[in-house]
Amino acid sequence: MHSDLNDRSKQILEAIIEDYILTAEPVGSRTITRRHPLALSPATVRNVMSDLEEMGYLTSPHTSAGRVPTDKAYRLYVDSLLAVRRVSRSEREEIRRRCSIDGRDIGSVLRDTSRILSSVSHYMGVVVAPRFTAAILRQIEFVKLSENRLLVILVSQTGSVQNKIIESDGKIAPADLERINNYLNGILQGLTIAQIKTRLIEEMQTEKIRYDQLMSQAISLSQKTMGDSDSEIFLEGQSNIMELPEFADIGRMKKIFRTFEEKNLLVRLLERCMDAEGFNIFIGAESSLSQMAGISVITSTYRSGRNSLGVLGVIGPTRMGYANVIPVVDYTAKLVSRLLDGDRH
Amino acid sequence: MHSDLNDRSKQILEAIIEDYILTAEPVGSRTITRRHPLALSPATVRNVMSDLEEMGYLTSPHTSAGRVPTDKAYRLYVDSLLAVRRVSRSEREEIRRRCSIDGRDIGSVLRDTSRILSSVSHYMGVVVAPRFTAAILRQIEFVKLSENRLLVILVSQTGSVQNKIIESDGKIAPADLERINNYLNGILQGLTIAQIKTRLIEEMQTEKIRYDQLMSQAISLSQKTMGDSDSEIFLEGQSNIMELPEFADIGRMKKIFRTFEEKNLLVRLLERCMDAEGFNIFIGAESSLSQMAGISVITSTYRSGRNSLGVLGVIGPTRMGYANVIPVVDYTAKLVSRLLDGDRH
DNA sequence: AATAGCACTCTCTGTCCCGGAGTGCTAAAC
DNA sequence: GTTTAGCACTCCGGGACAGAGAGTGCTATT
Repeated sequence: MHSDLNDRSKQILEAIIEDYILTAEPVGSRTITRRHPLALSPATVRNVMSDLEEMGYLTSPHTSAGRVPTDKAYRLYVDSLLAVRRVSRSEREEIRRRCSIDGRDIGSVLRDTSRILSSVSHYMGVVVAPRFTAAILRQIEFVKLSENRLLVILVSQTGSVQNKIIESDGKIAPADLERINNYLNGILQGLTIAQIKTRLIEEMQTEKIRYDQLMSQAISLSQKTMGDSDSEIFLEGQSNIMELPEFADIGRMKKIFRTFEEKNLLVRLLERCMDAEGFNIFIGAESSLSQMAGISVITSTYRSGRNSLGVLGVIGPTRMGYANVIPVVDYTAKLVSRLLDGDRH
Repeated sequence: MHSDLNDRSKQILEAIIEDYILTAEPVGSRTITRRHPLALSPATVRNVMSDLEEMGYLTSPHTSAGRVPTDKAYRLYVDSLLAVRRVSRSEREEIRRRCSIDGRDIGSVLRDTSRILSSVSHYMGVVVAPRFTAAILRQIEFVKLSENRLLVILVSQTGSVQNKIIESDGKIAPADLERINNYLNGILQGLTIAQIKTRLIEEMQTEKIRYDQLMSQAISLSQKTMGDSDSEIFLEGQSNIMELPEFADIGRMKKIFRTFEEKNLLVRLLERCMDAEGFNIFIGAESSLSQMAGISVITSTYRSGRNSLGVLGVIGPTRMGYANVIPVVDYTAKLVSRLLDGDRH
């Protein structure tokens, strides 16, 4: 679809994009000929640039400034121009070194992953924790906190833990609690949370339950705990993007921070990537969110075996170092997958 | 110690501070006489201001600007000038409405508390979660995740849950895990994590343990899990402070965000407040942290019965609406205390 | 088709100037 | 002796303006 460009135009466009990624300043015809060995005069380049502008790959902020790539240009760039680099040894080592699961909980592993992504890429790192509703239950456990308060702990197969405090009306004897725990583990283990919800409804209608007050209490308690909850999201390295010249404008920055404070917008955007096989790139307003103008997101899913657990990635300006960031995201996703999957080396 | 000021000077200083809090602009002698019913001429006020400057309560950014309160002035203000307002009905209602514990975990309750603090105060809200090492253990539970991976869950009396994944060398049969759980709960329940650490060392030296391989394994496993961990901290509403004119300078803002990204600095600062009975106020560089120049922190502890659990508060510019924020922080702290303490209405 | 030349456009920077707000001092008033 | 009015002075901020620099588009030439 983009093949309406001849080779030379592509080369020039690529040069412009790479220059702009480096400098963040509108690039002019002179600059291109100086910095790239194209064997063309500025005038020629100018003609090509003019064409590219007409086709929507470039814009100029004003008449006598250089030109700036549009989202469309970046899209072409990542789709067909870009030569993805392998992730460098030193990066690989830093990522490995800081990724470990022993003695920590899933949450902090993911948060750290986000930190790593941000510090390696110099943009923002983001990790969306696995949706708990898709998780397979390994264990459920009620713990009595006080007369009218219970704590329920849900453990998933991958080691995610979710806990909730619920207020119970009646008092429950420790022995009964034990029975409830056993009973629920018996019928719920191995199901996903989503399955559990329907299972609880079925269970409630069996004969056994109707006549056993305790069991019915067990069911109703656990129903309380199965409410949806937003996916957790770890967004780190926000100060990194303050370094970028394109966000030096204070108003611009405010808007971005406001956007990212509203986490669930981001969650929704990222969860759209869950189904994609490999990595996924949003460029600027492509995501049909006006707030994302000027911002690109590179994501990849991390998975356990066959099914995706969650999404991680890097958020930066559209003028992002794609060639470096893409492999980093990819590598990190694979590493996290392996980590969560039990690290069977 | 501050009584080296006569009444009139105090009144004028107060007027200046309140004006500055409102406008964020250096206040001049004219402005004061216009906006405050002091029955004094600008010239008189000027003389007083000159004195106040000499005493270190005011500075002027340059010769012909108005004057700006110093940290010392704010200190005097909050210590003796300020008439703390009661928290307004509408604020009280908003806080109550959004504070609930049923069906949630401690973490998200505290995170929300931080959000509430930020949205009510229009500054940043901050909540430090209870130190887990000070918590009393209610239950410890090992769950097997895979051949070489265990999940350990620690539940405190107040309902905080901490979990860690640990890699185990040997394989452990489910029945053995059960025994380990029972054994550990038997000897550790009711102790604080700190006490547990020493207890584990003692236990390791008893006869019984030396000869029971399983129990010794139990001990060594649980020692693995008792490593220190940083207190969690919830900092919300960062975009609020971007609205403030004093942080319109991009460099200034960067520094602040960098400071707060480094969470443990903040934790250390806030934990210093743990021992204080009521609320606590840091003004600017008082905290002996140069990064905190221009920033004030109002904190209060939340507690269960007699002992402090954690700290919460509001972070804003030194030019903060102390009169409104102090009661809000105070009220919120009390509410959270009650909430965590089992809400025995 | 590619290039050199040229006139034109637009931004950015520095300088100058002026008005406004505020101060400090001195002398007069209470 | 305190308070006030008057006045000269200082400093910032904004507007006007000119010149430099970078870049463009067009046209004529190779």
